[in-house]
Amino acid sequence: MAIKIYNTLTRQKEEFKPLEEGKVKMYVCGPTVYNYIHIGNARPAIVFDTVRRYFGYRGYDIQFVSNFTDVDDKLIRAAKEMGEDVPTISDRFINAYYEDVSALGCKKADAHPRVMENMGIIIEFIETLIEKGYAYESEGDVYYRTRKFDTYGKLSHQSIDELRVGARIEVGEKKQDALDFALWKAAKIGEISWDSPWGKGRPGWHIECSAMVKKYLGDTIDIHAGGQDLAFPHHENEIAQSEALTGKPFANYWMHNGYINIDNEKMSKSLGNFVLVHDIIQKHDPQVLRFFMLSVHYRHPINYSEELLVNMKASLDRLKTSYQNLKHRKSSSDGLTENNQEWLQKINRIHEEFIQEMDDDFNTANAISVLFELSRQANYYLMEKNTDKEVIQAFIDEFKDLFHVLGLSIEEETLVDEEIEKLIQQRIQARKDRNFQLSDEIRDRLKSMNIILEDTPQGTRWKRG
RNA sequence: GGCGGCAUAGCCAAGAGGUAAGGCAGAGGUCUGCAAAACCUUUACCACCGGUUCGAAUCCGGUUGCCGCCUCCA
Repeated sequence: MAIKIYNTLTRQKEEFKPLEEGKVKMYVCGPTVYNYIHIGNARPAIVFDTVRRYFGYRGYDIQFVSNFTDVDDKLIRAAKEMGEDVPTISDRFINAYYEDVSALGCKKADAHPRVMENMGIIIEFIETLIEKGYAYESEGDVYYRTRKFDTYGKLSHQSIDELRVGARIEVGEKKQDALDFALWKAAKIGEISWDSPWGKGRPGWHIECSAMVKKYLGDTIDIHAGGQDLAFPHHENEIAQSEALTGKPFANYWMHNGYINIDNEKMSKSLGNFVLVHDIIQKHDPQVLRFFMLSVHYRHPINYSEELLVNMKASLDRLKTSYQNLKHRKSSSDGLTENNQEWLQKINRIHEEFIQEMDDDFNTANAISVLFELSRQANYYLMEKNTDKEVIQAFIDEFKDLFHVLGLSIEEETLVDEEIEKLIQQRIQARKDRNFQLSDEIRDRLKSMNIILEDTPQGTRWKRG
């Protein structure tokens, strides 16, 4: 069985075939760092982190690169408004990005290149495009000659002529054609700038990705990913730039995640209807946000609401409780159930199902439903009078394993302070004495401390609410 | 105008020709000192109208409603 990926380029699911056996080169367009990220920015981070983890899990050696846009119009505007310079702002929000995204369970990429640190290769890239006739300088700006690239529009499946009709394209006087886009923008007075053969200026938005992909991963990569809204024009332009330069295919597979909506409208910074990750994780477990994102197929839109997050927490808790109950039961399990093999096989079958769902274009929604099947089977097993350590351990390992692939952690903090421990012991004694009034008082008191007690035939267990 | 997506139970959400997964919430029950957890039972004319087919939520045509891209955007 091979991994299948829905490829935007061909509009169908394709079997994934790497350029080089056992290896994956993947690039994800990262954020423009002029603010804290909102949950719409968090979606590609979470989704493609999961894709990356899964490739690793399936034995691929994956090289994963994601950039930061740390100079552009919005950053320049933000700098003006805040009275700070661009690097100060981008540094600040890059750090904030790492914090937010790691709270959401995303691993750092193998490289997080920044535009400012790659000015040299960007300028070289543009120079070569000019030499090849794909770009031209005009009053300190440099533009890409879109019409010269025959297959322009192949990713978004639009022909150049269709794009022109009704499109609100600025007909800048410096451009030779309305469809041409900027590779280099001349600096206005007081703006941050770099020296170039065309005078002081800064790169256009699309060129950075082309240049950095080439530097960090090579001329052709396996997978290029990003939000759906980047398909046109950003990704289309990247293709035009890179393929014009190298004459080789830029990326074999293009993956695009769907949006987060609020009240059925796209969440975006420009619409102002965004929710910052920074804020949401003050009130909600970041893991729940990740679980929520993964509960929907990555290409489908998600309608966000806090109510849904609360719902998702209950859902995740079912899984975690099941896992905790396994752990609690482990110590009192000692061998001897006749049907160990049967249970181990069941676990194995569930494992296979999980792989099958993830192989099918990273169907995390179905993979999660497999997790619930694991939970159900574990709960059945816990109903048995005699349980075996090996089976319990197999369940525990399976939970850990699958959670880890999805970037979720299943372990709860086990820290109990002395006071809580003492109260639990007191209650156990009270119950022995059949002093249920005291026992219930203690339980209520612990509950107010967010500790929930459960009495089982194997003793009292507790968890955080 | 061009390109594309979506419509499935109270809510969330899979499924893409073979008779509707899963979760949350609700109701009833078993277990429990009482709880909790768990388990059992229970909830769908798959937006509408036609068509193709032995068979359609799934394919085709049409209708309605919503959304996105074509401009910075994840």
